[in-house]
Amino acid sequence: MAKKIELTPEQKRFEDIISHAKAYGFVFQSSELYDGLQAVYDYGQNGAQLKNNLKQVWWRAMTQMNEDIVGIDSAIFMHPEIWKASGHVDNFNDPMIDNKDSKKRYRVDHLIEKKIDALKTENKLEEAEKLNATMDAFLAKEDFEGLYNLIVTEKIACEVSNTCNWTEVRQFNLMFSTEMGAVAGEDNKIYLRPETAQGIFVNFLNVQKTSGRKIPFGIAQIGKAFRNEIVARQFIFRMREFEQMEMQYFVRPSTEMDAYNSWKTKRMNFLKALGINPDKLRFHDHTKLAHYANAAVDIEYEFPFGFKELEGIHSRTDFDLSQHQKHSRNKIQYFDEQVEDKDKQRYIPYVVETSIGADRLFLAILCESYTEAKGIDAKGEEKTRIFLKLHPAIAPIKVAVFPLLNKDGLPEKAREVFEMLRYDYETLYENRGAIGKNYTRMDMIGTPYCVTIDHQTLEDNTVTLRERDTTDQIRVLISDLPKIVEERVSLKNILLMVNGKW
RNA sequence: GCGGAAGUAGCUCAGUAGGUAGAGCGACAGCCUUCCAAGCUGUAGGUCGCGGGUUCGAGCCUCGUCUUCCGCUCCA
Repeated sequence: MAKKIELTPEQKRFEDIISHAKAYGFVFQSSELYDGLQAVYDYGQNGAQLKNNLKQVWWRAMTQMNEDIVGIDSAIFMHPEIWKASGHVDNFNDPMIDNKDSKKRYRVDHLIEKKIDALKTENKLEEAEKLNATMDAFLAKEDFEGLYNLIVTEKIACEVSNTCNWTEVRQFNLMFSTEMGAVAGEDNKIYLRPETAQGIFVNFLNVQKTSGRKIPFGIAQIGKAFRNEIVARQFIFRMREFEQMEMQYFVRPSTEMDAYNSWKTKRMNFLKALGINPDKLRFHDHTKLAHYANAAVDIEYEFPFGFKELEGIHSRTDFDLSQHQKHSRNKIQYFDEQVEDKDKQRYIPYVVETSIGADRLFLAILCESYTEAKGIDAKGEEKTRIFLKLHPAIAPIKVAVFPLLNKDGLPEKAREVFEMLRYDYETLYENRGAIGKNYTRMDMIGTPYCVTIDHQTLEDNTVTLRERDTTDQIRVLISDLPKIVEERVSLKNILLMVNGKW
C-alpha cells in the first residue's frame, strides 16, 4: 500500500468503496494470486450477481419494454475488414513519439499537423501542402523511420522542452489482435472487437429481414469489448476488457434528431429509475464530434473522482452502414413504403446509438449506494453503520433467513422459510454467528430484507422482518412474506419507472 | 513508456541498533446468548513480492526484477 498523504474526502471515500468491493466479494483484481494484471478485474460472488442484475434490467428495459427493439448476441471475433470499414484500424493505430527531455508523448500526426498549421499561418501554403502530403504518404506506408526523419528535418520541437531530442517513432496498438486458426501468421490476424456496435451494424439486414421490423426499429446487445488503453486507472472505470450495453436505433434520414432527443430522455430516466440521485447525473454535449457523428451527448455521473462519462448517446448518421456497404460490396438499404417521394424510398438508414458500459454502471451504482450512517451497536452505543443502499430489485441477495438461536428447532423452521422463498428470490440461509453480525453482513452487500425465526415463530408462524435502510423490524406472518418481498424486489418497479408509469 | 511512492497474516498496521516475526480486527470451532460485527475459551493462518549481493546472521543494508498506487503521455 502506498503511503496515504492528504487524501481528500472524496478520494478517501473512493478508497473505502474499492476496499469494500474487495472485502465483500464484489470486485477482485485480476490474477491477484500472480501479483495482478493491470486494468483487468474479476467480479466476485456478489459482484457477478449485481452485474447480472444490471444487465438483466437493461436488457428488459430495452427489448421487453420497447416493442420496436430486439436483442442479439454477436461474436467477439469478426471479419478483419469490418475494423477497416469502421475506421478502427486507422484510428486505433497511432504512431507515437516521446520527447526525451520533457518526457512528453505525442501522436506523430498531431505533432506534424501543428507544424503544418504554423506554416499556414505564416502563409507558406506550398510548404504546408508538401509536408502534409509527405506525412500522409509515410503514415499510409507505416514508415516510422521516415516519420522520424521528417520530424527531425522539419526541426519540430517539443512545446515544453523546446528540444528536438526525440525517441524513435513507435506504434501503439489500441486494438487487441490474435490469430485465427491453428497456424500463426499475418494472414490470420484478427482483432478482439473494440466495441459491440459493429456486430449490430453487420447484422442489420439479417435482423431486419428475419424479424420483419419496419424502420424505425432498434437492435440491442450486451457484450465484451477490448481496448488496449495506454492509461487505465480508477478501478473498473477504465478497463482493458469491459462490457458494453449498446442499442442502435435505425431511423429514416432527417428524422434522426427526434430519435436522438427521445433517447436522451429515456436513457436518463433509466438511470434515475435505478435509484441514482438526479443531482449526480448531467448531460454533457460533445463540442468536438467524431467523424461519424452529427450529434453526441454523454450522460455523466458524479463519481468520487468527478463527473465522468457513464453513457453516450450518438447520432451516427449513415456512416457505419455506408462504410459496410462500401467495404462488403453488398447493398445495405431499406425500402420504405411510408415515404411518398418515390426517389427517397430506398435509403441507408440513419442510426442513433445509446451505449453504456456495464462496468461503469456497476461502479456508479456501487458509489451511489455505499452509505455511511449512524447506528447503534450491541452495547447500545453509537457507531458508524455501513450499508449498500441498492435498489432492492438489483441487490445480489434479496432476502436472508436466520434462526435467532442455533437450537430448539429454530434452524429447522428457518430452513422451511428459506425453502419457501428460494425458488423466487436469491435467498440466503445462515445459522452461524450472532444475529447482529448476520444483519451487518447483509447490510454490507445490500440485502434489502432479513427474516429472523425465533421461539414465537414456532407458536404463531410469525417472523421478524428487518429492513435494510431503516433497520426497522416488523412482525409478519410467514405466509405474507412472499407478497411483501415481491412488492419491493420486483424488477417491474424499475421497468415501470423507466416507462414513466410510476 | 517516463517520474515518484509502496509491497510483512484475509484486512489495517507494528517490527525498536541487522539476531531466523507480532498486535488489533476478521475467520473458524465450542460454550453462552430472545435481535443489530455482544461475551468467554480455543484454533488456524506469514519461505516478510521475487532473485542475487554484503554479513557468522537480512523483514531491516545493497543491486536487480515483478506488481500495485499517484502524476504525465493516448482515448475513435
